[in-house]
Amino acid sequence: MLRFGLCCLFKNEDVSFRTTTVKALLNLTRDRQLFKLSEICLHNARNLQLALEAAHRLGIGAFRIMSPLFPRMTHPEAGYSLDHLPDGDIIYSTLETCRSFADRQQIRLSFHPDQFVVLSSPHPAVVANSIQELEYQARLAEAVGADVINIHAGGVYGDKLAALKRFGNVYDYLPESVRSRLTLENDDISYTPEDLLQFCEQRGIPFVYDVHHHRCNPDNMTIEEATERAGITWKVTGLEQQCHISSPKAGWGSGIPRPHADYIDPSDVPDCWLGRQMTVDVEAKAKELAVVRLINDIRKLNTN
DNA sequence: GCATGTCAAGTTGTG
DNA sequence: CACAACTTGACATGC
Repeated sequence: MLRFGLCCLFKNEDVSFRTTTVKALLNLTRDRQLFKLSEICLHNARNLQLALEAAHRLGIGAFRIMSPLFPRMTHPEAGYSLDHLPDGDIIYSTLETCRSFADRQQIRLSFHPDQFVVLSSPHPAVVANSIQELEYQARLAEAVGADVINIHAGGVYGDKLAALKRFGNVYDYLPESVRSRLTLENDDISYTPEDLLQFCEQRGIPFVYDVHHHRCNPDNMTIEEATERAGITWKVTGLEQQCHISSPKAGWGSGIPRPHADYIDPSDVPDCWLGRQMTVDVEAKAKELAVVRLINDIRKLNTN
């Protein structure tokens, strides 16, 4: 059975996430910084709980948690830990509530660090910051019971194999909390499924297959082949396979197909996905409305 | 109050 | 060579 997932935000539900900037924080004394951060983190933890409850009510089976749930946590100057925050205890216990709710209702949780996490970078400082960020997300993932932290392979720097080799060297030294959750996804400019599958197979890294990126940035593999081979990389880790879907805003024919549409055209869902046991993250601007509509569209397809 | 520019971080491709 | 796109809204600032 396909399990459809929502990415980070809601359109119509009363769920919101706050953030702040380093600039704003650095104008404050440390005490006031921590007070402000405590308010924001508590708000976000409570809204994560609201998000999971809303997802459950709507029949959504997976949720991607936005990276800055605890904003600026790893920043060199403004960074902090929950232990430093006045409401740290309540924040921890709220995360625990989220964990048990997601576990009980079978809502699968994941993280997707953004483009600044680059393990293949030739610059040691970039890699060091990336590892810090991954460790932060792994702590969060542990607290709420998320089994996936999904990233892209990063830049090419003129030589894909050399870049992947650097990635591999870093990967070997990642803490277990990160490595046990880290997955790799094909992107829409540089790394195709073909580029990544062998690498993932050799290292036992689950491969997140984004079929939209594959259509934007194709290789010699068919969608069926990529889906199957990706599935095997998950099987060896014992985790449920995860894929991504989105539809192009301007259609496949005209202009750039990359920007995401509000909803998913059900015909963009590969036939070979139907009936498979896996999670499909829905990347669509109409957020939960798009997930709910797609679930209904697929149900109709199955009953016809 | 409301509009608008800004926001930690990287890399690529375009103009 | 500089800058927008990626993806995105909420925050901070200034009127």
